[in-house]
Amino acid sequence: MATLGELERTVMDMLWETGEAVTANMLRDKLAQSPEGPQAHKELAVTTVLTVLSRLEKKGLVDRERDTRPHRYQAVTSREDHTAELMHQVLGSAPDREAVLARFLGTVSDGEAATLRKLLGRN
Amino acid sequence: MATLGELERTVMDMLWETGEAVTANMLRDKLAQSPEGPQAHKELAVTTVLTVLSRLEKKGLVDRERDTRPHRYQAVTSREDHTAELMHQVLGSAPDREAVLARFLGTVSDGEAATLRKLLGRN
DNA sequence: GCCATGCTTCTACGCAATGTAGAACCTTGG
DNA sequence: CCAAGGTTCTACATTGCGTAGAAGCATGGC
Repeated sequence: MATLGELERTVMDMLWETGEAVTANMLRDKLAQSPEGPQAHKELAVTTVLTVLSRLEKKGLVDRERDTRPHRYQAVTSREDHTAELMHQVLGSAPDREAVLARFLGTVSDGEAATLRKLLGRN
Repeated sequence: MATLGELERTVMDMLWETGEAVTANMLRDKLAQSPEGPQAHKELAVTTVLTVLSRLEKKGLVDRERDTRPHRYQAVTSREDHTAELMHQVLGSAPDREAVLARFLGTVSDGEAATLRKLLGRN
């Protein structure tokens, strides 16, 4: 399933940020230079990054180009799709889905509610 | 945070089912007699149940009455509130919330969409 | 008042996931 | 054909969870 560790999440965030397929070394550098984030994973060994990428690949979150020599990695889905999928999973585990949705609406901002109204309107 | 183990989740489900404040022994019995569920945790020691309840209490999901002699335990929030809160947390971690919501709408059923429309109706 | 009996808390162990990385293996440009 | 860089293997520490025995504690009955 989809419970990620701290470093795994950070790596996914970087992959989502760049969008491009990147090498492990590029990722290592990005991690080292990430500006004072809440995480601050600095100076990791490349093998560490590779291990994490392999695990993310096994989880189906990352796609790897095996035919280029430094392999290149990228996220399989967009961050939005991934998050929406997660929300769907959380909701799916509930017996009373509509009640959950009702509670959930209380937590979204007015602007988001408006967006939802718009999206639901035309259909 | 809110990632529960299998047994922890089962215990929470029972607490949500009953609604009442129950003792560890009652829970142990309920777990033993739970009918062929997908989980089937049977014949657990009471101390196991107590350990799990303590951990759930530490996580803020369970409330314990310490002044009754067999302590009594109950869920702090309803299952619906908990699930909605989880969804909120998942959504909150995204930079582009509205895009996530848009994707999310694609995963709900027609009936649920109708419910959402109704709930969002006039505000 | 004292104690058995039933609760609760402490401590502990095994297993799986995750962070982390060295060692060994492989591939290709020069 | 070999050095240099890239990849895979193996490994270890930490933490969370399932599981429970052992030890500590309180109270009803004698």
